[in-house]
Amino acid sequence: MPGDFVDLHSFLVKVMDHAVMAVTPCTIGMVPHEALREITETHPHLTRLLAVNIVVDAAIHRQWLVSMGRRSALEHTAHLLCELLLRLRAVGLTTDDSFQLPLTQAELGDTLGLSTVHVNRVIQELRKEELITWHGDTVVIKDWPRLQGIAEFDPTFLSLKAEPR
Amino acid sequence: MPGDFVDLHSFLVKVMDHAVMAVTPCTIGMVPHEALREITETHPHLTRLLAVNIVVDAAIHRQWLVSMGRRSALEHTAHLLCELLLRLRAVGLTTDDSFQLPLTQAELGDTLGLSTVHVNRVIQELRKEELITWHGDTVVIKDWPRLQGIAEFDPTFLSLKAEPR
DNA sequence: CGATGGATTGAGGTAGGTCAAATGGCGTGG
DNA sequence: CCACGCCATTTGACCTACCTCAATCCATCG
Repeated sequence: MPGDFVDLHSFLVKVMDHAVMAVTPCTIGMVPHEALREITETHPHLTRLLAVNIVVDAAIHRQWLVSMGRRSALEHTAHLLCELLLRLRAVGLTTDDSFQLPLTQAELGDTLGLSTVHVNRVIQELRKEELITWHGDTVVIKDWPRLQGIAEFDPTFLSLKAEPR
Repeated sequence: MPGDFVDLHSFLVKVMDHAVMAVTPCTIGMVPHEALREITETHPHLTRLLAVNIVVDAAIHRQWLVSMGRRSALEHTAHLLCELLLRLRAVGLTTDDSFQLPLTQAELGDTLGLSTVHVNRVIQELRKEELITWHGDTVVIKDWPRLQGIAEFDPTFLSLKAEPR
């Protein structure tokens, strides 16, 4: 997600159990561990904000856990679309209720843990129900309340409002 | 898990999106947010260790995500058993390859996202394959290498070795 | 001894998977 | 401007892991 601080983990745990990759070409900024260490030594408030970042990531992970474990493919997909809309909106990358989703259905399947075939049927269902539109890279959320309802999407977990200092 | 620092999240994000509960009676210690704030102001190293705690939790969440999304019920269950053995061993609560698991099959199903019936069949399979024993609350891992193999369990994510300062 | 809660078993149902083929859009070379 | 090839999307048929429902079994305990 543009603007995200990716993989703060590696600063804290030196043996990684995972990798990170970009789905599209993108520009990245590198922050040396030394700089982070410096921040943790001298800027407690900034340090706490970095920790908030990690905590929110974990909250997102937990939502995904719910999606994988208890939501149907349709609900799971709807949930992801809701999450994407709000997170992209938070960084100014939406126009109204639409955003760019530079993924193939196969790639979407990879992220959702679904087969390409089933992703396709889910998307068709979402379209048939007039919940979304998806042409090329552009997704339009046509019926946010109902999509949110299907996904049982509660945006609390994203902590998009600023936290009190 | 005895000894764990539970829910550091609430210190950093004031609106919780989840609850925390104990599965068994247990003794808990409360750490006032004020004390945590004090630590973050004055003890950078300790602060980083608290952050490591959060990061490891997130790593565990990610493994669960893999389990829910890509592992079969058998593999998922095996993975949980592997995780429990190592985490309990880390706090001295195992004897050899056995530990106490004070859960009913229904509760285990709740945690794994499986029905009671299917949990039962999975457990029977694990027993038939001589991988584990489970009488009352006592689980014995009878064939760790094979269990680990089935689960594709790689303990790296638990970060059980001390991190360099 | 009956009641209770957990474990087990059986039968049938369903969401989503796999395999395989068809369709369609689009960029490239001729 | 066309034909071709490459992908992504779509469709159909069949399969399977896991679910639900409903008994039944079994141990424990008052």
